[in-house]
Amino acid sequence: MSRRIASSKATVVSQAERDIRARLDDHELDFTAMSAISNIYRAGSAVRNHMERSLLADYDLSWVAFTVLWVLWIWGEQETGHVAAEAGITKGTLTGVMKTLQARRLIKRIPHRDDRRRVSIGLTKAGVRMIERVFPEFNTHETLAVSGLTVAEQHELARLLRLVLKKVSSIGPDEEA
Amino acid sequence: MSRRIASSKATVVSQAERDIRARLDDHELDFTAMSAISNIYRAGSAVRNHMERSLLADYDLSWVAFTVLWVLWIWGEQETGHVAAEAGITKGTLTGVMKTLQARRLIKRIPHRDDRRRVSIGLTKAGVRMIERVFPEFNTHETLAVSGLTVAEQHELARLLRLVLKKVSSIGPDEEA
DNA sequence: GGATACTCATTTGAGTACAAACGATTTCTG
DNA sequence: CAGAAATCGTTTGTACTCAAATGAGTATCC
Repeated sequence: MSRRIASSKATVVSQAERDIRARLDDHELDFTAMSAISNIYRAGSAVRNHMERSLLADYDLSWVAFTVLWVLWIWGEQETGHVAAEAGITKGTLTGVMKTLQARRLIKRIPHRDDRRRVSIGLTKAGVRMIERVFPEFNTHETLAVSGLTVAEQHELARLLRLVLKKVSSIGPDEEA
Repeated sequence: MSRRIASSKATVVSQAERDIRARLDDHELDFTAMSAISNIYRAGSAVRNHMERSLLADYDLSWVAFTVLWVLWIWGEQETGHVAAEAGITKGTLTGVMKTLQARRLIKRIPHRDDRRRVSIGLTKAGVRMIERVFPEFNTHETLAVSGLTVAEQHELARLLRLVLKKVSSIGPDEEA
């Protein structure tokens, strides 16, 4: 499996941010917003990258494959459309991921009782074993990632991110509210 | 252009987080870390998604293409390896993006004076026009995205993210420090 | 009840993304 | 200075990703 974003020298943000400011100072830009947003994206990429390399690669799982297993673990058998939405991918993408996961016998398809258009998916026993082995490790890495923050700061970080998320989602082309 | 991550119903985080906690309560997990980290990733995806749909699509630029133009704008002509690192992608990926951008006459190749292995790239005049038209709009969207936070909170968000970024980078397979 | 409209998942086509292999070039070493 | 090692961008192979088109199935409307 492969999806990856290279970690970069650019992760030494502070100096880079100073360089940027120096270059753009006369452009009337909102540097505070720029700094916050770019760090969200950088941190998000770094986290995904780290998890893929340090953990998921050992189990030959992509980030998305892991996410799908996790969704099915938490919420149980779900229709594909719902799984796609929860995993943050389109239905089309999910079809491909399902093919991979099904080939590895980690998920199974469950045809809908009445409506033959619909398909639900669920974890196989092997799928349950997989996620129950991987997730605690995943969580350990999460703990490590925020270990530079106090618990109060971790709560504050989550709170601020939820605000950004809410605002961005409210602007987007879907979910007009 | 295409790379995209679907925004999802899952952006209504609070209820989802409660559901998760209910399911996993006896697994001895660090929910605070989980909440912080998953929101970083969700917010990062939402931001990228939003920018691609609401802004970059109008100029037929992918996120990565935009990032490359931005890097070249800020730091001027650079060797490909350096651009890839700054943009957070691999050299292989950059080759493909360069092909697209060069076909649109937004960047140009500059062969190295002595070392024929090396190639630098830089913005063409059309490339400069493009980024100077797009970036102020991009920044406006950034401002909007954090408009639910006070300026102090925006600074705090950036600070906390830098701490996470620093920690994650320090663990990674590269940059062992 | 038969055409029409709708709603699902899937397929398609193009672009993005990685690691690993490669070829061209430069640098190091004996 | 010739062969080995290192370094650079590119190519290759596989997987992910989206939007849009497609196909299968269901619901509506007259």
